[in-house]
Amino acid sequence: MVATSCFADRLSKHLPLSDAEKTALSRLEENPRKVKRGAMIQRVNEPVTELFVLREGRVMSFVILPDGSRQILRVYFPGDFIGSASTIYNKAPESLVAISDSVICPFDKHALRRLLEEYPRVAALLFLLSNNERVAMTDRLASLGRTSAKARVASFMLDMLDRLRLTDDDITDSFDLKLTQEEIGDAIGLTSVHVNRMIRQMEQEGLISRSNGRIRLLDMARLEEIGHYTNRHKHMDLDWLPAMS
Amino acid sequence: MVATSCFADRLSKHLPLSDAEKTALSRLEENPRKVKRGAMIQRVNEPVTELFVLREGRVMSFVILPDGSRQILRVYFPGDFIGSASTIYNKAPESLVAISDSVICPFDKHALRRLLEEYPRVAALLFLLSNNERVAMTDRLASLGRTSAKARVASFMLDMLDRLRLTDDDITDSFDLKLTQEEIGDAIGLTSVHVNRMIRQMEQEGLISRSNGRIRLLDMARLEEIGHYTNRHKHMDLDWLPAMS
DNA sequence: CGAACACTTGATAAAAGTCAAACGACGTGG
DNA sequence: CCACGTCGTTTGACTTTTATCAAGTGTTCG
Repeated sequence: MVATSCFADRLSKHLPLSDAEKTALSRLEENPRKVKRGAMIQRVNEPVTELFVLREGRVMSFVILPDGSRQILRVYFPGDFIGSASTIYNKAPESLVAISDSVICPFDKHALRRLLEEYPRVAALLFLLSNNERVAMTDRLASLGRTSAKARVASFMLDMLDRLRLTDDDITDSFDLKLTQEEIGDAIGLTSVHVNRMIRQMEQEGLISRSNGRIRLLDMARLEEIGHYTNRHKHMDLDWLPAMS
Repeated sequence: MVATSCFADRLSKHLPLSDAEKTALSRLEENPRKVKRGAMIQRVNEPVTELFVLREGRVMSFVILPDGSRQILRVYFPGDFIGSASTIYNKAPESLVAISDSVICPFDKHALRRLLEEYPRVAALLFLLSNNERVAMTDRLASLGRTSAKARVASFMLDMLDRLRLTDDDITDSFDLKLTQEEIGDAIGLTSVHVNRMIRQMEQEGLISRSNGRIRLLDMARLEEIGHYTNRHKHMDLDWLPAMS
């Protein structure tokens, strides 16, 4: 029996891992820490040497612009690897805050270095997942740059659903948003007022329904069309990675 | 004497490389290919197994949305590593087109796999540079999501200048744009008409000057302020990477 | 020389932002 | 246990920003 690890579980959805690899990954999660909703995990421009695996809850990364407006860069879910920016920068380029009560597992960046040295296959896998994040980011870029407010809301919701489904097989067409409309707006470049109008409109059109914070996507096909959405988690192909040793 | 390689040169600006590593990297560039301005290098949704190192010229990646509008995802410069998306997807998530006459060095993704297996330090370095790209992308995200048209133009130009300076030490405050105003607009989520108005305004205010396609940044401090720009290439710290073996 | 292409400019329209106010839920302290 | 304050949502009136449409001006290249 090998130690359990949220992160190893996640990675092995893509690629079978050896016991040694699983054990090595589980060592990253040796120091779980609870954080309350709203707690600041990392502050922009402050020195950082730690990375995190998110075990439970929800965390966001964001920056605040000089005029006070906020851009949420990414919302993280359980099993996600957070703070890879600290591998290149001594000072955090972005802040991290818990959106809901969460459990994070901090580890030193030197632990990551040792892992990459000793397990090249894990290194390659992390490289690939980092590329996957890059593609997710380009999708958001196209969304912000070239699509309407309604399209952005639609694709944002589809993306959340698909990412939650990665780790939770029970989820089919509904999920807890756990984000205020202002937070949604800050993620997709809109004001909370306008997000509200769009959500409301989509509800009236029968695209979604809501009941205390829980969102149900009623017509996914049409939502995908409206949001120009493509699921980037399906169709991944990691076959070319080194075979298990 | 070790074979020269555009890519190795670029990487060694961050980290001294061993001769073996340089040789291995240079093998990625064994098949240089010339492409003309406008040539399609990769078409979205078509099967891909190749990656590229860009040796000369300029290449862009982009997607076309169903309504016909285009979002340019990234502009690549000499020394850049292109198409890492093909490491995870069999079908290209984005198109690649040469913006100016260029020289690209295609190599098979299996060659990359072997490299990652044999040179863990190079693998770690690629992982880091991929994180660097991710941060660059988040900056653009904040730019598109939360800043004005003028700010976007300003930060776009500063970013181009800083990236060109990475490989060309001669550049100080001016560079050849080699992009139409429509292309700039497609990169930062504006129409060509509005890009024109902003550039024109910035010229009148003495922030920039132009002479046949060449842009000179006259007041960088103020441009940085207007664009909320931070240079992400300075201040990188790769000290924690495995020592040279 | 002419066609294609990029740039420029003006008039008008649409999308999203701002401001303001009211409502409801929720939690906390008196 | 209720009153009150805080926070998030909802709605309306109005403003600003940016897009759209259209036409004219170079410039380059075959």
